[in-house]
Amino acid sequence: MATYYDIHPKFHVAVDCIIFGFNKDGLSLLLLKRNMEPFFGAWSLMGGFVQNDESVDNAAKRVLREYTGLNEVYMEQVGTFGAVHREPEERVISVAYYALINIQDYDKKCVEEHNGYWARIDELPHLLFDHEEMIEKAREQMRRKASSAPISFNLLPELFTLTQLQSLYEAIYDCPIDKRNFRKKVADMDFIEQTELIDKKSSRRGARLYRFNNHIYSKSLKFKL
Amino acid sequence: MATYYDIHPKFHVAVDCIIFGFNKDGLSLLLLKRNMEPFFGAWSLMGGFVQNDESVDNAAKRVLREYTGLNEVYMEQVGTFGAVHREPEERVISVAYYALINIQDYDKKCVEEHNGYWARIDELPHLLFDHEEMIEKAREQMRRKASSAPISFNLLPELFTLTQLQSLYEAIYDCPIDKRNFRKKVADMDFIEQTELIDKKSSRRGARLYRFNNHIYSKSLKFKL
DNA sequence: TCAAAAGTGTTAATAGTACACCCATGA
DNA sequence: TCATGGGTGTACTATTAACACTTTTGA
Repeated sequence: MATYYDIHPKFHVAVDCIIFGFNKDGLSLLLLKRNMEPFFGAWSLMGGFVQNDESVDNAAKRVLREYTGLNEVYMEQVGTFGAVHREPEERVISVAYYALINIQDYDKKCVEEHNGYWARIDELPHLLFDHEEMIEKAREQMRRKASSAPISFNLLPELFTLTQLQSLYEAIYDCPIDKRNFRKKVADMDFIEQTELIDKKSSRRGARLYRFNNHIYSKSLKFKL
Repeated sequence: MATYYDIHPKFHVAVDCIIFGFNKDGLSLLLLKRNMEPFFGAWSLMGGFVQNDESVDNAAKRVLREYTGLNEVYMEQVGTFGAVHREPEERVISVAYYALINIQDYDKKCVEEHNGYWARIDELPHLLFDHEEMIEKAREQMRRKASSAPISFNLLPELFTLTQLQSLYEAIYDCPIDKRNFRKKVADMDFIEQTELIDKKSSRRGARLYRFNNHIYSKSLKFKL
């Protein structure tokens, strides 16, 4: 029985994380400027190797935690990249994941120590290996998902204005959205709750703050934005 | 430099294929009743191990060819299943793919030798490991894709009737479709070409045969079914 | 002659799109 | 007082959904 497995080769398996963040300048990705060999100085995604005692999904969670200090982050598997020579020195099969984080809420010291930097998604540097392809695929998958499920709220603080929410969708879809039509749709979704609070920072007049109520959402499940 | 890679564990990496076929009885999957150890007699997907000289995608193509004799098949990666104990005896990380084949067009002898059988998708036997989960994920992904791209034609012969096409979509979406609305939509897609031919087998009256013209499709790219 | 599948249009409801002005406030 | 972002409604268009009868032909 042993030979059934033993005659087959084994491979290093890695995970790479496409970490999305959002602020008034739009979408950004948290990238690594490598401060160690191999590929010292090159830009890459945050990644790591799968270990014996962890599932591939958990490896991705661990890597995200190691680089950002964050737990309980929304993540989705994007796909596996398995070209023979995708890394030049050794064969590594890599599983890509995307993560959506609130850009105000991560361990800045931890990111700094790892040489992590935010890069605006339309101004990315060149990246190692097939990481640009991973990002492209992640972006499309995230866009599709965001249009049919309320995942975008992971990119916002708990309280947000409708202008913020709209500009988030404009960044995700990379196209302008009509303000009145947008607000009409949002008004129909009672899981996007108005609060009593006003945000005074973003404008003179102040803007109503809203909150995503997952409990109400789970009951209704009609989302289309 | 060597240690950068060497300190990390290596894993067996497998591929598993969810092979869809379609005929008048609806969608079916091509499954394996294992005729060798381990797990002799159990039902499973058709799978195999990734080898040193092939990409993961090519391993999936090879496995499909070995079991069905088919080349140039429409395949998509579904995802990677990496739970630590998903196979009881050894750790294997498996990448699932789905394939769409024309059920009239495969090497029957080859399938027979491997102990392959078609099983209707709503009457599947219990399967090894996490293969049922893979199938569920594949089915959803295929459904989504079929609604926005003309992949379904891979499941049909080159010439097909509109009744066949409709019943295919009913099988994919697992819900009935209105005949007149369906045919109206199809009529708007000029890449679904009427031919001069009539199929006399399926009914007394005979039904017009149609064909998918990929060349016309590539120019228009408006598909929504 | 009849069973079995093929073929064919209209109407109502819904969802999506386009579009421009007043409001409140702090500097 | 004015610059800045916040907030609001209506008319048009496109898409989708519902619905039933006639045709052809081989057995």
